[in-house]
Amino acid sequence: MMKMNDVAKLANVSPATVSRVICHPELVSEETRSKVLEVINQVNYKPHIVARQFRTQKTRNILVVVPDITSAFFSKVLRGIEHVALKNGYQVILGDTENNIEREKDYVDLLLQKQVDGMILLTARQDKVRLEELSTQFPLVLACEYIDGLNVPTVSIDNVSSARKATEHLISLGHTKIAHISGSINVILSRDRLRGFKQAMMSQNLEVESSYIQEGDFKFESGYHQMMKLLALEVPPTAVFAFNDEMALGAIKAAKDSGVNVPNDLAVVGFDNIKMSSINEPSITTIDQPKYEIGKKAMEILLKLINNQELHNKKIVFKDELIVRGSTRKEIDVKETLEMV
Amino acid sequence: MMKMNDVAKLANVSPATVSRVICHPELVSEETRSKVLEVINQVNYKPHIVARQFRTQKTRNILVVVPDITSAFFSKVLRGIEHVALKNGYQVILGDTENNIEREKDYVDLLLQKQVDGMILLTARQDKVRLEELSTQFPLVLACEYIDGLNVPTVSIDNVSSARKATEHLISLGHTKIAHISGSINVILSRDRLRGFKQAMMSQNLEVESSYIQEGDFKFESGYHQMMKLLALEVPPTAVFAFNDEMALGAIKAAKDSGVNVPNDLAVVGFDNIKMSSINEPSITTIDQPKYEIGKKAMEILLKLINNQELHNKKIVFKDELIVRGSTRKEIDVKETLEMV
DNA sequence: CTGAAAGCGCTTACAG
DNA sequence: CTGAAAGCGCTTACAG
Repeated sequence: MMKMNDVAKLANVSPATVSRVICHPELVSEETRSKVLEVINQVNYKPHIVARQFRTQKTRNILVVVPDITSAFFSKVLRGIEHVALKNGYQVILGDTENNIEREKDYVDLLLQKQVDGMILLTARQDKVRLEELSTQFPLVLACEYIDGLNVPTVSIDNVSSARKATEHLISLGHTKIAHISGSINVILSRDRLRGFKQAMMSQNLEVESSYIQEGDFKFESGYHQMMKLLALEVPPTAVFAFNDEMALGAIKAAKDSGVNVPNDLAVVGFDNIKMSSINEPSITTIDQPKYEIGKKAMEILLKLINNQELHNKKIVFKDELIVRGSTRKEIDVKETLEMV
Repeated sequence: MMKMNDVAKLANVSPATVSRVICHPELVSEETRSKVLEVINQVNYKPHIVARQFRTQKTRNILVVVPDITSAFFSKVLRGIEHVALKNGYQVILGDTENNIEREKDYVDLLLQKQVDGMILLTARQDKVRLEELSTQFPLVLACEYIDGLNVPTVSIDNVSSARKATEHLISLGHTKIAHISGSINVILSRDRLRGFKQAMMSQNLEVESSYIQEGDFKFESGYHQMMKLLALEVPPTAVFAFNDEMALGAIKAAKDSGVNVPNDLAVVGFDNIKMSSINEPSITTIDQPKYEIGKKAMEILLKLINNQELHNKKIVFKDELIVRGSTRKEIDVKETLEMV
């Protein structure tokens, strides 16, 4: 395999000059440069990137830790990160934790071992103190998930108020028996959306019955099972707010399998506005998060941290939007217009 | 930041011994080892992995090039790869091409630049000669997609026969006016499934009308639009075989929006058996691919290539399975049993 | 079982 | 504008 030294010899220059042609061409005379480039092309020389990484102590890799790579939500966020990374010459290393906190911790070691220049966490379930310490030493950004009172750059929406908005929508339709299928309750996002739910209920003096709160695990199947439980109650709810669209999808399936009509017998609100929420029949009322933009912004902030640029704002809170669709709209338009790009 | 040399001094040994404690502990005496480990823990020393990569000329990174990270199909394949990689101490670097052939080519450079020890391509749309050459120099595996007559290890199903099977299912239901929504026709998979479709039609002496073949681009939206075109024909088809479930989902939505009942007026078959195909109403008849196993096997083969182990079989062809569901089953079970894990 | 020394392939501060 | 030289932090063949 051709090395820089070999190229240098062929071009009758020093390795330093070859390096400059590749990394700082403006420092080399036009003549030398084209001579060297010709040799590079001729022998198809590719610099040994690991050697460069080692020499410069920069990898141009960043790590993104995702709780679930198969989720439609996170893959959109990833896209945003990816685009900004690529445009700035960074590779994305993907760490999929599959919602396992130990694996989340393991990935952090990649930072300590200098395998990556920075890290974006889309899941923040580990020790707060450790993360805070880490972020004083390394470029680190949280996105989507966050930790209360943590002094680390964070990009997200306001989950409490979004959940409140979703619940208020159900209340405004006249529902009083409203249930919530939460996410895993050890995750802050789940607690925040649950809090928003309770706030909306309480401010209308509506009872929050404990059997109306069922803990899911973000997945379709748990949405299905928890909805089945809710429907089996002596007094089943007439409306349900699910932590995310995937569980809302499961809840709707459970209703159908139980002969319960959505939205007439049961109104359902989801969260995230994944593509399936508009495709499903009925389409699902949901909270739209700017997934791509969250990813984009998180990467932009990470770049600033890596380049030691000043951060004007440590917490970025994006706006979300309630999108009302068939799962809460009693007058169903059979020919609902297809929502597509 | 603590270096190996610092640890060595603190433990009163040479750096070589510290290195051995970390990489080959069996070569070090029990006493020395525990002394060194104590220091390592005390100062929380983490080896500089890039230095190690540089020294050993092995990165323990592998690259997976995916055509679309947001696809439910590919993320399952990724999981299989990931699990085997992790178990063997490899990190996965993700290259998302977004179906762009130039980006596919760019990712290949990571191999030439020695940033990764090997590569799994889930998309193979670039120059055959180049790939073949590459695979003689570097560990390289194709999975899902492949190239005809290419002498590179490949893991996939037999797409021609699967497509034939899917089409024969429609024929066996009495359909004669059968359409096909293909994938992008510059991709071999699309051509293979189209070929299987034609084979099934011709062997039954059924006409393959050119207007019955519509080229999509793998996405929901194109399934929708192409189905709309098919339904607008003077003699619309009574059945359609879509390249994948995502487009089948789009086709079904188009039928619904046009007041065409699935499966009574239009039977639909998809491909891949993504989760949504069982959730959708009607659930979708499809070809199940062993997604996770394909990923797993591809990574196992890559490991063999990396370790210079012998390969018994360059082409692995997995079995697929036709799963008959509501989109082709006229007697609809309202209480269809939910298929879940 | 342990240490001294070489070297992986680049980049860059320094000198000219 | 260009070159000689140092050095990034490890691992391993060699010697003892």
